[in-house]
Amino acid sequence: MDIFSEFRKEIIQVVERLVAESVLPEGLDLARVAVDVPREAAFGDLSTNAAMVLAKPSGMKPRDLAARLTEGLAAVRGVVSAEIAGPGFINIRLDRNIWLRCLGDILEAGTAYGSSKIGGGDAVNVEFVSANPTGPLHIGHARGSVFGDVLASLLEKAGYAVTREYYINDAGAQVDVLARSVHLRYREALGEKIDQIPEGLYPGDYLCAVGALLAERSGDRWQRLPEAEWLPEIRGVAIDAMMGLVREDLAALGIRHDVFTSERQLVEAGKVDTVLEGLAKRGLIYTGVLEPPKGKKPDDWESRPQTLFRATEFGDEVDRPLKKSDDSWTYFASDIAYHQDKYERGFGTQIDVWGADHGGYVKRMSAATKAVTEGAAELDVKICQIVKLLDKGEPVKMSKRAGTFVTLRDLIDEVGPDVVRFIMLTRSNDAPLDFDLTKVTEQSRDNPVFYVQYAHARCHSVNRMAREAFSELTDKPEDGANLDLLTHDAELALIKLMAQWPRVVESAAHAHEPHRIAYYLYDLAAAFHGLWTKGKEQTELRFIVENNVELTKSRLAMVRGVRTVIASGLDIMGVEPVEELRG
RNA sequence: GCGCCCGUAGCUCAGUUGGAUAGAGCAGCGGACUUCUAAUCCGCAGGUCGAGGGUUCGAAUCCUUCCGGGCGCGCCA
Repeated sequence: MDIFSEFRKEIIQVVERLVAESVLPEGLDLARVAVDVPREAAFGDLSTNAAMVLAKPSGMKPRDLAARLTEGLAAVRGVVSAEIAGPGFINIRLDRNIWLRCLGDILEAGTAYGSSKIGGGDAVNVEFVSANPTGPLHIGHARGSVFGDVLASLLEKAGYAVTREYYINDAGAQVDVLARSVHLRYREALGEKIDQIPEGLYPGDYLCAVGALLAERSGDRWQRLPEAEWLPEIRGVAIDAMMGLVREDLAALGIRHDVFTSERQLVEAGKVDTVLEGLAKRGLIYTGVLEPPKGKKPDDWESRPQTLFRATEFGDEVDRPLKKSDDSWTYFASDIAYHQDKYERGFGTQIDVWGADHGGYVKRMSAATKAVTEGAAELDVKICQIVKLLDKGEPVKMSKRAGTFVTLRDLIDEVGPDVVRFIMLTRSNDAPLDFDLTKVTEQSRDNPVFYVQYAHARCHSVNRMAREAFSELTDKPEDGANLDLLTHDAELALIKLMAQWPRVVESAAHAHEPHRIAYYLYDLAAAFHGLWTKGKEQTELRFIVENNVELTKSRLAMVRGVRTVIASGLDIMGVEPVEELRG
């Protein structure tokens, strides 16, 4: 149980009692009533802004209302004191047993601790990666991949029914280019001499294997035919092969999507036509002429009538084109159908994870989703800023020729999937991220992956040492521990921090910001390392207490709590907690 | 030109979605190892939260106008 939401309920009960007594008016909006951790520990354990946010609608002065609230709160079980502070804050001090009970909850729940039901089982679709099926994933894809996967896990932890989805852009011109590139490699595999890959085709050697496969499977069947006859077949084979590479890359990162949706199938099933017909019937599609973009004007700009969607009616700046000059659908058109499709599949909440270069696309997609679901679906587009790859502080030049690695797989092979995953979450998604190959494998406080893992490993280390000191301890020394022996302020402070975990999960899930998990774990690790070292100066604070197995067990229970919460957080991040850092 | 994101300590960034005296890490300075792994910890110093105006009990957070940086701006996805 989350202490903060528990006491928020208590506060609201006190408010409702005052309403019943006609001290407060009916119909107050309680949504803004919040329970927080006070800035200063000296202020108490919890604080609420209830008196301040309810004062005006109640026609009372904040401090007068606070006085009435504190009377009620003082009677709540577990409350030691409730005091008014500053402009009308109420600071609440809780009985130590409340916190010990929290620790008990953690030990009982294990890594399930922090799970929440705020999601209420609602279906959420998280669409991420969705890289074009034209080659293996590169470093640019790493951030969105990890972000999307961890956001999905976070939402699951918060009680949502999450679907991880990948949208395969297999309908545009790029996959035709892919097919031509593969055909060339196919001819090469059949013995033709290919000197240079022509401009505009994909040069990567990863296509050679596909060419060879085709040659083996089909012989020279496609070799001399005109393009129109081999293109669809070879395109299909090539896309399957590329998606195979993509899945392998994702698997190496520990990512697995539940659903892969093909743009081509959506188009071929007539989905795009149906959805856009619907929009046309509502008068949201028309033929018009767009102003050319000001400032940077394309050389080949030519004003002409286009099929446009009335995005401006749904918050966009200009109406957006749906058809290319060759009369085929734009990417935007099929993406409208895709978001409608997701809605029809039951996703009232949709999250798209995109790269920074797609930022300019957000408004039109939100507008379209609003239009096509008539406001019923909620779309949140998360933009991940770029990752700057560094080595010892110097930018890594991304050159295929120079042999500096650029693929996601190379990155994973270099530092391991856990490091990639953790580091990708050490910044907010809208902040650019420096990924320093040297720093991320360093063993120092500057490297958050190490720092958090070290805390977890230390927890195990204490257990190992304790069992050497006390032969009667089992591998679960915390079993039957008397938590009441935990009396020191520093110990309680650590437990209070652990008790914030459910709240961190809820707020991170609500904000769709998985990086908050990483920051919290870093803070928890810092608190634990601090307490550890304190035991050096004040030996009475050591976890392992000579000749006192009972106290040792209590403290090991607390250590177990730290270990559990860290493991619970790393689990969301998809990072394996380590038990030992050096062998 | 327009839109989106960003601007917080020398550097890199958090800031619980409007709360109390704005926080970490790195770099700098000063300390703590006959250890439950010092791969760590403690302390000091460092700020007109880009600038101005507004909203209110209260603003780094919301609105507005500028300044600076990044990304994008029909027939790529």
